Amino acid sequence: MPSERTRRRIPEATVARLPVYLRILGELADDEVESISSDGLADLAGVNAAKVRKDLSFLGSYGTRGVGYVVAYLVYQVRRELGLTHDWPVVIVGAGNLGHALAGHGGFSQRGFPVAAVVDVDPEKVGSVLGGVLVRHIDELSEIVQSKQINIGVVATSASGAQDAAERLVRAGVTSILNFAPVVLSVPRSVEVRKVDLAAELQILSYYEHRRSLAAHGQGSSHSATVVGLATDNGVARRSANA
Amino acid sequence: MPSERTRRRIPEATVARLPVYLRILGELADDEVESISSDGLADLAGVNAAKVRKDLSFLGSYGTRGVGYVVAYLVYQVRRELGLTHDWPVVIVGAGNLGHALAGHGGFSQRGFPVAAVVDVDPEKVGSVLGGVLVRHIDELSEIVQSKQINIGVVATSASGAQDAAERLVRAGVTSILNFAPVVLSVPRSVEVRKVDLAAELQILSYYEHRRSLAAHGQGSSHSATVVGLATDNGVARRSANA
DNA sequence: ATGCATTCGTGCGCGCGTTCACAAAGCGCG
DNA sequence: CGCGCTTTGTGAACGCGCGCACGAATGCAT
Ligand SMILES: NC(=O)c1ccc[n+]([C@@H]2O[C@H](COP(=O)([O-])OP(=O)(O)OC[C@H]3O[C@@H](n4cnc5c(N)ncnc54)[C@H](O)[C@@H]3O)[C@@H](O)[C@H]2O)c1
Ligand SMILES: NC(=O)c1ccc[n+]([C@@H]2O[C@H](COP(=O)([O-])OP(=O)(O)OC[C@H]3O[C@@H](n4cnc5c(N)ncnc54)[C@H](O)[C@@H]3O)[C@@H](O)[C@H]2O)c1
Repeated sequence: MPSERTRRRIPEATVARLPVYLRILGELADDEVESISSDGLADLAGVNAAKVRKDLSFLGSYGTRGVGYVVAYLVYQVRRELGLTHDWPVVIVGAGNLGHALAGHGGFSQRGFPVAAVVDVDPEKVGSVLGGVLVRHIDELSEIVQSKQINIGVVATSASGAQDAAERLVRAGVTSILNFAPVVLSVPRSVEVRKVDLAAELQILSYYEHRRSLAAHGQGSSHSATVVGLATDNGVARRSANA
Repeated sequence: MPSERTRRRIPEATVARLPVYLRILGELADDEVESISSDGLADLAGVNAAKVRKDLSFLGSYGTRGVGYVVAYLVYQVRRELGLTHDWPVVIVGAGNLGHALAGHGGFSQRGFPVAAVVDVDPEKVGSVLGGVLVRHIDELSEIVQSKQINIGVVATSASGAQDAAERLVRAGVTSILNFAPVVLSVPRSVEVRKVDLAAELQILSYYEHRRSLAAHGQGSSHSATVVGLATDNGVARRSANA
């Protein structure tokens, strides 16, 4: 079996789903489920079964026809592909409201992303302890990133400080950034940025709410007008897993 | 001019970008910039200019050839399309770490999403005040949602409580949910759900970091191997706006 | 008034991602 | 040992969204 000849690129959309599969597989493993079909996994993940199979096929042929996927083995393969064979320490920039919640959240280290450091520009914040981590001054960022081998930075500053924070992270050697500030960061192309914009998410929901209310008393369609009571027509996800 | 005949559906990808445009347009308005070209807006939003024009064209023809878009007018149109002509009160379920940060965050009311209520199942949490809002017991959810005309709910409970929280929200009459728990919520198709999964975001970054490290010493490509120092080759976003 | 520069609006081709559908492959039972 | 049942892996069709490229419209200078 050739274990290490695979250097195909995985579609972005698939990469974005792998963490979802991984989490579900982890839960199955905890429940001592030994194998799972693409159908079962699709149900639990709320996606199409063919998509699951195609997604997983990018990693290799790790299923068994007529049976399904061995959970433990698949967990290993997905983790390997995502680069989760070792921890990725992260540094949080901005010890405000959000930085506090993030640092205090155990889920990160649990999933392989220990908060190795928190920095802030405000001398008032420096010296306090968030989630067991001492807040240090942002001027020490480079030293911290270098010595702790940090590749991933989290921007949790105010909007006005975000670009500065990003530039400092890049200068310190960070190559991936998760940005919570409602700002489009300008960084070298070689740096990967992902953003989480809560206000934008709410506005997207607002769009659909608005649209719904237009449809309700407007002209066009149709049935399902003012069904506010609970309609239990689940489209997805009744639990199922073959043992 | 026909103002209200437009019932075309806007592509999901476009809807997701409108909030970004809106934020930038708001900043331009604050800076008293009166008009902006698709090129300028594209720069600031970090996207292609044609995309900006196409996105905006779904709202109608609100630009002026040879000139650009009048900022104030465009703000109005985007807000109208997103349903932001009135506030959308939200209820937060889960008064933990995250619920605390969310409730204490002024940015939401500022953008039209006032935190009208916070509820929790834990009697210990009930009665405390988060961001000026009294935490109430989740059993009061229906009454709260009805009386305050709430359509949008935020799930900020532990993973184990998320499905229960979602079901209670739906039963109370909420039709849009923003979910922070790492769980695939099962709700009626008529309910719109968006999720924010921080661990997944980090894992996606991990994938690209991992890939990068493989490329660096592996076989394939190429230049840009271990360029850790800052390369100032910004692909995007030098400020520009025509006045 | 005419021409020139600018910028919008959009038709069109292309590439990516989703989904269907089916052949290949393994399992278990008789 | 073969047959039928199950489920994977993937070829192929489809649809959506992206971005180029260009015509149309507008403003401004002369
Ligand atoms: N709190 C939330 O729940 C929430 C929700 C959505 C979005 N956000 C966004 O997350 C960001 C942080 O929110 P918050 O509530 O924590 O804000 P905050 O004001 O409480 O904290 C910001 C922190 O960043 C620090 N800071 C500012 N500029 C800096 C810089 N250049 N370098 C280093 N540190 C710097 C400040 O000293 C402060 O401690 C904001 O952009 C906000 O829009 C927060
Ligand atoms: N804190 C963070 O920065 C952070 C980051 C990423 C993701 N998350 C996710 O957000 C969620 C909340 O995180 P947290 O740190 O606030 O957790 P937490 O444990 O501090 O708070 C959870 C709260 O939800 C309440 N709760 C539980 N079940 C409930 C139910 N059925 N109905 C109503 N309330 C219920 C609990 O009483 C508790 O107060 C978790 O799923 C976590 O994975 C949090």
